[in-house]
Amino acid sequence: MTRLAMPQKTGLCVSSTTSTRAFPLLERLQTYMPMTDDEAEFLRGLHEPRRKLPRRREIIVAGHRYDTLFILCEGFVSRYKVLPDGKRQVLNLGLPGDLMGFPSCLFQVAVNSVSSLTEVVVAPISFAKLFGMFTHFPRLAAALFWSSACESAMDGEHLVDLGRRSAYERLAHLILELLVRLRAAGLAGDLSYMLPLTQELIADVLGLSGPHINRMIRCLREEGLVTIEDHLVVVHDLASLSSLAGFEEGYLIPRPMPAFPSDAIV
Amino acid sequence: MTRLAMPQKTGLCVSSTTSTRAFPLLERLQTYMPMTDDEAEFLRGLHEPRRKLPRRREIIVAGHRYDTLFILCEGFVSRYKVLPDGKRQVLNLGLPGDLMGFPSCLFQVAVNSVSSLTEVVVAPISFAKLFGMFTHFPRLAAALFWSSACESAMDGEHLVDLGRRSAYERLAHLILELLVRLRAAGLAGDLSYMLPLTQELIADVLGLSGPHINRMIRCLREEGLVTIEDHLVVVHDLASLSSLAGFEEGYLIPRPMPAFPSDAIV
DNA sequence: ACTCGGCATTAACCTGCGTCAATATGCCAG
DNA sequence: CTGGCATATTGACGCAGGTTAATGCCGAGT
Repeated sequence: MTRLAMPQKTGLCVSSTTSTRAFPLLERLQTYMPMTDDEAEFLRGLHEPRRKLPRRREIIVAGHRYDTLFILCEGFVSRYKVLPDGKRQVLNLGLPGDLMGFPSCLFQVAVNSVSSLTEVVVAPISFAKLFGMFTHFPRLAAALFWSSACESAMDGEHLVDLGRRSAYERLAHLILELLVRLRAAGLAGDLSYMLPLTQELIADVLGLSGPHINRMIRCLREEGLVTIEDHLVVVHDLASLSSLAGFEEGYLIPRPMPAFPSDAIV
Repeated sequence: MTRLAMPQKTGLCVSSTTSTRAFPLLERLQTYMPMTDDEAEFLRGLHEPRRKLPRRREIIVAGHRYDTLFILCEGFVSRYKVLPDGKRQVLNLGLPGDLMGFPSCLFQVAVNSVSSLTEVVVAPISFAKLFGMFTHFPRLAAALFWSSACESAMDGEHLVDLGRRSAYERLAHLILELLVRLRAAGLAGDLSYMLPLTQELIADVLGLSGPHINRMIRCLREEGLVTIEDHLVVVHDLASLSSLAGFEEGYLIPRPMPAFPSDAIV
């Protein structure tokens, strides 16, 4: 059984993971509302300076104090919490364009940890800059608010996963959510993407054990729904997978922001 | 076994559920930052007009469209999602002072439902008003942002509950979280509070089954940690309960907002 | 007084998933 | 080339918690 990277198996379009969008937060917020030149310029400025960090580095450590958030410009991260007995729960996966450190850093001491899953590029944003944005670019602040609705909605679906879906359904749901999110980030083909997660980590996302994830992956393969090989996820039967998972992508796409009032409405 | 309301069993201070704080959102945000008169006045204005709704009324129905959020002035609500097979997962419990409709209503069509658990008083806030706030009261917008960090952190703990804690631990953790939140809302005594939830609903919060919640409640009683009778929750051994649950209340209290820059910091 | 419907409680039984352990595989450091 | 480490894979076994159903209590409606 070949173990090669298997680039174009069936003509699948697998975008490179290093697809470098220079200003991912700008692109993200532009999907919610049109943006003036000033606003765009400000957002571009937030992406500097950038820091490159290696794989598996702790970026935010629960229990420490931070005065910045981070834009994740490139790469994947996970936000998680570790319990006293060593069990770990991943709260969400951060993809390029995501703002990290929310809500972890807004407490006396970070309540969650964040680690890089791949090599990443991040751009820190001080709280001072963040509040400057509320003062000088209220529409951007509102867009950020809007964007965070999307993250909360993802947390909500995640809760439904852990609380009420079977292991099989959870895995299917995760695969589909990542397909949609990565496509939006330009990091997935129509039905496939690179997923730099170990099975152990997937288990920690889904509140399951490593061995059981392995069983479920095999199951998906035997049913002809999905194959995962060398971190390449390929969806073979989107319809069946979606109905099995109870997946509806509405929660990933907030409605466009309403027109912004420039005058007082009090 | 008496079934009376049992008001002052052991001199416990059980605040009445109808403790009427006139402007709960104002009080909430004031805990994050000092407020000018203008700001306070604006926030008070958001609490009008108010609507009273009976127990068990659907306030937001998933799949419908809404153009407002709501301040929950009095009473309890639950935000939840129902799966096609009828299973239900409660995403969070709304207490007086909470802003509801976030994130549910920011999508084309509400992604979650919200129902009243008691008689409630709510004050709708149109998106127009909300955006007016971003324009005219940026500090309030920032405070709202700050406050939503707290909600996200609660979702995070909830995820840890469902993913990595046993049924017993989950129940203990929920009881403690509610104790702290209700105390902050002036609705709990030192070690007790009224909790108008059926066991079935607690099960749906914790991703468990009704009968199993019942077993765990009995277990807590037999261990002398907590009694729940006629919706009155009494914590008898706070220390043991906390350590059992792995409860740390840090995630419920965001740090005070940093000083707000009145000048450009770009 | 009688019934009905909601809720708490409990028991009997079953299963999905965790735990533990063994084996395999590729990768990196020396 | 070699040993060590991380990860994937699989099996055996047990248990936490789900499911179903029966019982009982209470409050509301008639």
